Amino acid sequence: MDKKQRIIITMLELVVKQGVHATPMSQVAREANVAVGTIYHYFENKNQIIEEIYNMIYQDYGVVLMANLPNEGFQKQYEAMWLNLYNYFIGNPLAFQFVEFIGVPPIISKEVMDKTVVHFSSVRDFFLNGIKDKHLRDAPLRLVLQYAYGNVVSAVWLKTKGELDMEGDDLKTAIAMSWDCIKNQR
Amino acid sequence: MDKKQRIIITMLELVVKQGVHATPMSQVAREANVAVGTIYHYFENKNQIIEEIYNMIYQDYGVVLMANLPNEGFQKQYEAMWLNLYNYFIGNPLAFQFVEFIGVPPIISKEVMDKTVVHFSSVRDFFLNGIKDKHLRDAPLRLVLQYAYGNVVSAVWLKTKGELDMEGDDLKTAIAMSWDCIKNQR
DNA sequence: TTTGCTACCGAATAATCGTTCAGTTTCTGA
DNA sequence: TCAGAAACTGAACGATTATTCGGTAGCAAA
Repeated sequence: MDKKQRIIITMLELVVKQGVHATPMSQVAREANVAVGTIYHYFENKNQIIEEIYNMIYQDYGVVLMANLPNEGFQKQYEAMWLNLYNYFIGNPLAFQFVEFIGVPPIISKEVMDKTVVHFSSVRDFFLNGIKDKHLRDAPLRLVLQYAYGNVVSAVWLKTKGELDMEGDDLKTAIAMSWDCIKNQR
Repeated sequence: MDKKQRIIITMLELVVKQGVHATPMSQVAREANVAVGTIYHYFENKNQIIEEIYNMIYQDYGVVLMANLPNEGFQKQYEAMWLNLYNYFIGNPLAFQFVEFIGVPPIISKEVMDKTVVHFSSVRDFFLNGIKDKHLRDAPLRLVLQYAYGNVVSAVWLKTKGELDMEGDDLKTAIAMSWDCIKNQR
């Protein structure tokens, strides 16, 4: 792994453990086995590393969400998306903690955040069609999106904090609850 | 308002705006109109102020949640609790942002967090009975609690970020979605 | 009036921070 | 083989930090 990658990964690890301002460049340099000066060879400043991590994580967010969806059945598709995001977070706990606690203002500027919207257009369309076709309840799109996302986050929390195993039935229930939350209650 | 209160309030304001480590004691002293030394007369160190804020916010959490509940009707009671927490967060945006971003590890230690569990016993019992009496779905208590809480947080987010007005219908829908999420689907 | 205590002050301290830069090593193409 | 570019180094710098501490002001009991 090249030094730039090592710097990014080390910064990510330390930052979710200690917080941005509690993570000195000297420590990043030491644990990444590079000199402090090397960091400034690849990055303008500390904040730029944080922004690069942010962009890296959101890069293929849309792709992750929409991967391997079943061809039909809106509910089945939603459940697959839910699991996609859940598994991504469980498999990348650093990414999860980063977007939850570091990837927010005032650490990340609004300009940097706004750029990520692009990656979510297909997800937006999916939910928009769901509302139009009466698969989903007649609610503001933004509300549906936020609840759906929030439910995944809740589930990931319980799993990562070890409060629930989230195996088998627990996971099935978590998905079912999320679906009942947003589905069209006919 | 006495100086100790002023120090706490000022620290709370600055900390949700800038983050803990980006908020120097000198600034707290200046904006609270006290000397730096005075802060250390009332508090052992910076972290103790943060912990005091944390305890202050969670102190009457249980009380806020259970206030003015209707006498009967499980669903009505839940909706009242939901609104209680929602209104508390909307009315105290500083408290909301604090518990979401500052009131978590590694800033707040696990010992300090664990002490707050006491305030939630009545809430726990409410949900526990809801599951037993089949008002709520047959799911792990922790899962129901986390989803219910997460839904309020999602709604508060949308409101505070100005993405939804959350007046009238929006709010009704948000509560309905949350209820459909946890209710017993017979 | 004296004594002791609490509230309060802010310059001084020691540690630590992000960043710079002069210099060395390594790589690359001619 | 060699020159120029790119990668890399870490001591040094100036700024900022949390905390300390010697001292002042006000008050209440003796």
